[in-house]
Amino acid sequence: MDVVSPELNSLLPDEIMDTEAIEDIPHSQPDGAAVQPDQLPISISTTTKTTDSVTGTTVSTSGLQKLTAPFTISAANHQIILNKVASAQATEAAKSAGTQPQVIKQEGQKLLVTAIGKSGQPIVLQLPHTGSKPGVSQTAGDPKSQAPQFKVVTIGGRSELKQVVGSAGNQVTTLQAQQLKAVQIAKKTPTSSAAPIKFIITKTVNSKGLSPQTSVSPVIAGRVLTQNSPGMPPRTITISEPHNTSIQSLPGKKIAISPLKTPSKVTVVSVASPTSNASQKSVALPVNVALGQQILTVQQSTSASPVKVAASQNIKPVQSVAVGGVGGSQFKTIIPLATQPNVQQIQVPGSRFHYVRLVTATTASSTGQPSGPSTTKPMVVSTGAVRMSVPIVQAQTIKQVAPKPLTSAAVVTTTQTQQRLIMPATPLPQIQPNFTNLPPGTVLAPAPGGGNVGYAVVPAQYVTQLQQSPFVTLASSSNFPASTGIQTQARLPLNGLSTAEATSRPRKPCNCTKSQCLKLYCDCFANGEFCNNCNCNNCFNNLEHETERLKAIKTCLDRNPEAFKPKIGKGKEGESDRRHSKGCNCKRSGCLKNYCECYEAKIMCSSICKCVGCKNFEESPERKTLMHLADAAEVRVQQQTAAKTKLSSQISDLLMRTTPVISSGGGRLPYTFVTKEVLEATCECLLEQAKKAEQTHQPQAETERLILEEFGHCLMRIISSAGKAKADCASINC
DNA sequence: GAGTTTGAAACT
DNA sequence: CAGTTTCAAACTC
Repeated sequence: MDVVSPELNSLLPDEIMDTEAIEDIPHSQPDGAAVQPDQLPISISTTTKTTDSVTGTTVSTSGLQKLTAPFTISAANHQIILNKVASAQATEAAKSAGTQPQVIKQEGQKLLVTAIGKSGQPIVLQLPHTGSKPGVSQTAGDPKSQAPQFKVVTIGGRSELKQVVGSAGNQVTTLQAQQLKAVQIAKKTPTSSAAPIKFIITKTVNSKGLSPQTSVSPVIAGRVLTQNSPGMPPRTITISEPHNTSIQSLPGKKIAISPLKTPSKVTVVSVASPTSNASQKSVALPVNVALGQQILTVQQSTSASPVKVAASQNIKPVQSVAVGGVGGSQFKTIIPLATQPNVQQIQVPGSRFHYVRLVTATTASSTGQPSGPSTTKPMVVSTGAVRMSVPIVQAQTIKQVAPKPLTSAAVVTTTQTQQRLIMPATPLPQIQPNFTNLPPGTVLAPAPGGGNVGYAVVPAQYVTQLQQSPFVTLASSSNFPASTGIQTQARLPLNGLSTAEATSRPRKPCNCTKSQCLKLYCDCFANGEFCNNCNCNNCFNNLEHETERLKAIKTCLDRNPEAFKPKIGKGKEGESDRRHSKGCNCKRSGCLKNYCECYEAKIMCSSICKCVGCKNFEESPERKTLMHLADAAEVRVQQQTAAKTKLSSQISDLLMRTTPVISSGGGRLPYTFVTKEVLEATCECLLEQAKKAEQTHQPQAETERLILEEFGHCLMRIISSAGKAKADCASINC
């Protein structure tokens, strides 16, 4: 079983990793037995029943299906539908579909379980009950929470039945007002039975228009019960609160889930598959579900990685990563780190967080393809042999994916190595920091020296810095403006700059000398980036000092949970779209110099600014003057650039026109081939031809023709000689 | 490039 | 929360 280094784990928020939430489920436990009394009323039904008796884990995804309340069940498309209420309608629908729906109803919850695929192993997903948790942003009486909607969980067609049960947690909650965006299980190949199961849980989408700024993100712990062998009790996946009381944690199995406070938050859930011995196991999945969040993605291991039901701790289930985002501006990137073979990075532009966990997998094959529904997030899966929680459909070919701009349909998955995302293997201490507030672009990756199981917070930039070709980029929403892929370091607009600006403009190197680049003084650190090509001294803002960096991040977040959030955000209604979140405090600059963060962001000061002598307002003549000067300067620069470009182009054209070109090779021939001797020889040839014509008494017209013909021959010889000379020169590298 | 100014961040 | 110190960027010369 993989173990995460204690020091790193201690720095990780418990939302990310909670090992206590994982527990084993008794074999004899009846379906739905794992359901907790306070479980969230969510029903999950699988429409198809898998018949794979060998692996029992094969899952094929047929595309995501958006589910609206209550929900519908279609047996034909191998889908698991999560819905708040397991209504009789769903049961009837399942029955009508020819499946064997199971309805689990307990107090405070409604659960519907239907058979998936052909194996007859149901998947039950149980979600925590929302009403019981104090501090929950929404109460049971909240109309918004009354009609939660979830998206469809798609499971590969031929795998065994599995139960996905959302367990109740005392904490959970905002799920009710949210729409479960997608739970998808990757299709599994029938061949392998020992591979772990991957689950991806994404955050729920805030379909209710709830405030994206919801400050608290209750965590819904998840429990996953899986079963492998046919005839065994149904596999159950339970999503429950991190600190489920009745759940025993499975050692070595951990789930990392990011907090989902804001819409841009990302939830990452990795679930280790149960061992083969256990007929039924449950893994608690801390699922962060908050208002304005979207996600619930459960992905099962692909074909190469069959599900392991046994209790052995050596087998690591594939880790899943879910990305959700508000406004749809989210994606994630998974990239193997150069320094860590097992490191895998996931970049979430929406929140710019990265959660990475890699383990060596016995088999490697992951494929991806554009997910059908428009709701599916565009993503790019790299060849890093990473199993990821993206809608992945079996692919027979392995493709090397080059970084490219994310498009809504761009999905490529390749797996060449045997690395997998996994969960922490050891129990992790409760970590308070909320990952949603981590520096933008942060990546959780195995820390140096921590083996392949440690986590390291890696800035998104590091992905670019490492220049790793294999990568995975997921765009959780088509609305995300950047979507430029990993090489452009996609990230949210920073400080009012558009994504294009942020990505196109090279970051200025810092010059920190005393802060070790681990304080917000350092722009690199403040932007969640590693220092790269900076001029800093004693820099700790790198992967080599990940432990210190994590601590620094934690310190900053403790001091200010908003520390790593963009300072330039949307202002009040009626005000400018962009304004400084805290306002400036300028005293001497008049807010017309770059000392002023408002002015630097090219926005005007707002009512929340505490500046003195502010001149950075709409009608300010000084500001207008400065703006005009700046505009004029910019125009001059542009004009100069255009003039240079034009001049260069003209020179190039002139050279092209005046330079002889070899028709055969296409290359230019130097004038030096037409030397004086060549000219004289040519003229002699022409004169000789003229003499011959004269001696033979040729007519004038014929004489001219012969001379011109000879001239042509001369030219051809010149060109031929020049070409040979050029070729000879090239052959000897002259 | 060195020195100064500035304001955010960090600290008390 | 306010005052002070620290820090690095912005600016000036």
